[in-house]
Parts: sequence; structure tokens; C-alpha cells
Amino acid sequence: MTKESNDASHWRDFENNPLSHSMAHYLMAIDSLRNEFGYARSTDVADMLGVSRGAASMALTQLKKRGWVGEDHNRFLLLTEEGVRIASMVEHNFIILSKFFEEVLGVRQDIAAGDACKMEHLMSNETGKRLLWLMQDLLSDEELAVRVRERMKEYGKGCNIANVDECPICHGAGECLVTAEAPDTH
Amino acid sequence: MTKESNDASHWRDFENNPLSHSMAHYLMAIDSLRNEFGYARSTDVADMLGVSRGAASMALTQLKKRGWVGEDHNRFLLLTEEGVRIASMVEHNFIILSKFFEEVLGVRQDIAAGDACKMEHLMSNETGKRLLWLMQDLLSDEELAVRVRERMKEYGKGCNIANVDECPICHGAGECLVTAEAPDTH
DNA sequence: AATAAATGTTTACCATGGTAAACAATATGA
DNA sequence: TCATATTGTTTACCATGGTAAACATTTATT
Repeated sequence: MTKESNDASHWRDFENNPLSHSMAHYLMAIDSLRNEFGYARSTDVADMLGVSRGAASMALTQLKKRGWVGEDHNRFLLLTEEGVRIASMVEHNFIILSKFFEEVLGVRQDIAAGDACKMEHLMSNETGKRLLWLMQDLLSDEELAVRVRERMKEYGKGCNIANVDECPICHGAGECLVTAEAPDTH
Repeated sequence: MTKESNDASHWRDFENNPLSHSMAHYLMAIDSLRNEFGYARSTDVADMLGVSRGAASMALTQLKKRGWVGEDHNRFLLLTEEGVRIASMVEHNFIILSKFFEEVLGVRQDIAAGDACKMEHLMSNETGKRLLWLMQDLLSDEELAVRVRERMKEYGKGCNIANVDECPICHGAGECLVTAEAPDTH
């Protein structure tokens, strides 16, 4: 294996993701505003997202060009069919991820929501649907679900793996985060 | 609730993440090169990541300023203690996520790896450690693990939830992705 | 209808993180 | 040693996605 073949081709899929985090939130803001107030204007979107009217104006121009946003007969913003599909997927991914982190893994609510918000637009539909499929069981009252949740309750103040060799992931090879403190960067 | 209070304050944590996707991969490239060849130079990093030497030069200057990268007595690139910690966490997160997607959820290997690569630097240590804790069980041969994996095998060609009302997440409210096709954007 | 307020757009700017190309500094080999 | 390669850095540029401020347009209100 040459060093070039290692990683070069795929790591930049992140920046080439067809849907940016920013665009996802513009779409969801329109969806949310229309559900709550029945209409959405550029300024409302800007206020909801906490950006300037100029930023919203330019972003919405892009979204219209991509065919994800349109206007209704009153010139209010409207998601196209495709726009609705994308916004729905991201919203669904957020709910799936945050519920999984919070209700299955037992992560603190704000951390769970923060992590989910960052990842929501990056999880593929395939992964999202399978995670949902699993959670149908894990959030039920059946024995399997109860035992998984019981197991997570044993996760104490920190991870109780005392020895790095016990890590089922790295098997003690190299640096292991099981016992490590979180860096300042997270 | 005003519309402003909704979402404005947190969705931009994504772009304010102290560790960018790009920076994470520069750190991991140095780690990987040193493990494989015993040294890492700017050009090697550029080749491994498939970017120009100029881009690598500028990125590495930033990483040195942040105190995550240094040079050894031969002027070869070196991760600082903090750099190692960050690179390790991201690498660990990648392994945890891709194993979870592939071996627990049954996602196709390339999709699992792609999703994990995009999310690796965004998952908090808290969430990562708890997911690892859960996977210690789910990847074992114990009854609980076997039953979870059996359950995932029942996930057929698609999600078999025929009716949106059956979705345990949205309970039929609004657009539901359970039965939806993946948009082109993923 | 005239004025004022609200809304929307454009412009010049910022930062990140790429490129290509010019240039500078090191190695290396005849 | 001297010429050539390799390695590293800088520069001018690109795109995304923000800001503030100027400007234009639309909607109310008197």
C-alpha cells in the first residue's frame, strides 16, 4: 500500500457533502416557521438562525437556485418537494441521534443535542434508517431493551475500564481514550 | 417562545467546533506516517491527504501555532502531547462509529466508513465513551448481543415499517423518512 | 399621497481551506 | 563543486458563509 492510497480519496467527502450544515438549517428554519406561523420570510429566517438579513438573503438565493426553496403566491418562502424531503431527513436524523445518545446511551441532554445537531446532516439515510430500526426495540419495554438500558446505567462517573488492554476496540494498541480525559477541544 | 429563542444560539457550534475536519486529518496523517515510516514531512502529509504542498505548508503552520504539531531534532513533523490526544480521540471515534454502523447496524462497509469519517471529529468524548461502553456488550457473544444482532438481521432490503404511523420517532406526524427513499443528496 | 418603518439586496470586507505557480531553500548525484 | 531534484513557502486566486453598512423596495400609517 502506498501512502497515497491510504486516505486521500475519501476524507474530503466531508466538504463535498451535497448538503452543508448551514443549508440544512436554512431549510429547517423555513419548515419550522411555516409550521408555527403559517409563513416564512427572509427576515424571519435570519432572526430564527441569528444571522444578518444579508446572509439570509444570499443563502436563500442559493437555495432557490438549487430548487429546494420557492415562494408561494404571497411571496412567502416555501420548501419545494425536494426541499421538504431534505429538511425532513435532517430533522429525522437529529431526533434519531439525540434520542439514541440521550435515552439509550444516557448522555446528558445538552451534550446529546449538541452532538446530534453537528452530525444530523452527515448521517446517510441507510445508517439513519437502520439506527431507527434498532431503536424501535431499544426504546420499548421489552426485555432486550430493558437489559441494554440497565447495562448503560452501569456506566458510572466515568468509563470503568481500568486497563487499556480491556478496550474491545483498540485492544491496548496505541493511545486509548477509554481512560483518557476529554481534551479541551470537545 | 419567541422564534429567536428556538435555534439561533447552538446550530453554529458546528462551525465553531474547536477541531475542524481538515485539522483532524492533518493530525492523523502525521500520526499514521510516523507509525508507518518513522517520520513525516510536509510533502508526505500533502501526498497522503491528496492536497498541494502549499496547502499542507499553511495548515501545518496553523497546527504548530496551536501547539498540536512540532518538529523533532531532524525537523521531521511530530505531534505534541496535546496533538496525540486529539488525533487519538478522533481515530478512536472513527473506529467506534464505523464498527457500530457496520457490525451492529449492518450498514455496508463503505457507507459505514464514510459516515464515520464525516462524524468522527464531531462526537464528544462523553458520547464516544458511552457508545464504546455499549459496544463492549453488543460485540460480544453474550445473549444480549446476539439478540440485538439477530434483530438487525431482520432489517431487510429496506425498512419494513409499512405505515408511517408505526414510526416510533415521529408517530406519523409530518414527513417521515421511515418509508422514504434516500434523496440524491446522500 | 406623503412619510416612516420594515423588509430585502448589494457591496466591501472577514476567515477557513483549497489550487496553481513562482520562488526559496535543501539535498543529492555526476 | 556544480547542476539538478526535491522539498518547503509565498503569492494571487477560488468558493463557502459569515458581518456591517449602504441602498432599494415594499408595506403601513397618518
